[in-house]
Amino acid sequence: MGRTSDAKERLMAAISELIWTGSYGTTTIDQICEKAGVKKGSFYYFFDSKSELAVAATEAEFCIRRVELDAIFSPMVPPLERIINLCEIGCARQTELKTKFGQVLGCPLFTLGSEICTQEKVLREKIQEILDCHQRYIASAVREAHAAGLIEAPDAASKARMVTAYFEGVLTQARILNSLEVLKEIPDGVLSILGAKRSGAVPV
Amino acid sequence: MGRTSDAKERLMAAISELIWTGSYGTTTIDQICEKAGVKKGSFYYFFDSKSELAVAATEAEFCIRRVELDAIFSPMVPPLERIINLCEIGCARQTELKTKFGQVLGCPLFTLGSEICTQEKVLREKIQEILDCHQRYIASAVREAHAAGLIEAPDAASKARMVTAYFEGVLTQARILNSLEVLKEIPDGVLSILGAKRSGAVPV
DNA sequence: GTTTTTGTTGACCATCTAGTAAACTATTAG
DNA sequence: CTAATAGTTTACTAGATGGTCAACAAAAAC
Repeated sequence: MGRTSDAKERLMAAISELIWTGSYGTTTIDQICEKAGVKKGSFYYFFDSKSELAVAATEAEFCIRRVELDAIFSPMVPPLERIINLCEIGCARQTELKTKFGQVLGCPLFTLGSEICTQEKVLREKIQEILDCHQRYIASAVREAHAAGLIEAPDAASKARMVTAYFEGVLTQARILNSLEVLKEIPDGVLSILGAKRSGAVPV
Repeated sequence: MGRTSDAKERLMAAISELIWTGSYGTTTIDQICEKAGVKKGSFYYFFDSKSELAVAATEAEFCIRRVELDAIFSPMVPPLERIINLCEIGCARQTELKTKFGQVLGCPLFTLGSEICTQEKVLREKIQEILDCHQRYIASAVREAHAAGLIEAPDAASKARMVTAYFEGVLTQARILNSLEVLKEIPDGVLSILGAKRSGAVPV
């Protein structure tokens, strides 16, 4: 078996944080290596390029995320609550990030996707795939909410796209403004897109 | 008066296009100069850095944009129509861009802002200022629509933020997916956020 | 027409960056 | 113990990139 190592994982964690707190274009391989405590020779032992590492890191993060999404979108939870919980958890995370980094960082996928989509084909496709997966979670909740008569949404996929666009839009606003303030309106906004009456008592 | 030149303008046009079709981080001063047909010495005669040029270019583009916004948000146009027209014109522009560059490019401010906001303070503030200005246009239309009884929106600024977040979110989705498809739902989405009944006959 | 102002050019430098290669080290299989 | 495997390290190269400077060119002021 030879020697073992977690350098691969450290490199993935390093690039993720550097991209999120900064940008893809300005993070260099040297920076990634320094942050990961890995020498450049080892970098090239594991990966061929920055973009290949970015794809691997994006995929790895989504594996973790998926578990979380399955919990949030558990069929045990009423459908509209699932979506609201997704929002609440997202907002809470942004609050932590602001404390940790002094910056609201928004959605890593959306920010990265928007930056690299004209330049990095493989990474773009990976991000498209993951964003689409998120939308399918939301669409299923919308479909159930519609079936339960909670909302009027015959085209669940369309509603899911709208909710996603809005949610990601607010997260990006928050990143650009570095402000948690705008996030507070998210539940209201989402419910108005869904055409649900804003019950003051959505359990969280 | 000495010699005159439009090199400054060519540099601003060049950086704008390079950033929009690519990204801020990966466009180099050499590229900008080549595209503008300007030698690097001249670049540094006019600007101190890439970020200073980017700020100047962003500001210059907004001056042009402002004229257009004043027309779209003319008090002569019914308030909800103003907002819908803004969307329609934005969508039409994306269609042109897709033809010209083979790519949906989304909103240059939002894309750039999201990329650089943790790294370029001055540029970030310029973008914040311009985005805020856009929101004020929308808020004024929302306020009038509310006053006219067309919608129920006592907090116009909040509704304007929601509409902006949604609109920008969809534009970014379209950029990431390189698809005009998602843009079609914008009027529906905006009207449902505003709580207006989607009249099949919104004049364009 | 000569001086000043404004803009242009090309050559140059230091540094950063991606990428390579060969020697070295640790772990396991036999 | 000794191979083989898996990973690490250091030093290196080539080229890109940001940035400077002094000489040059065009227009306008006098």
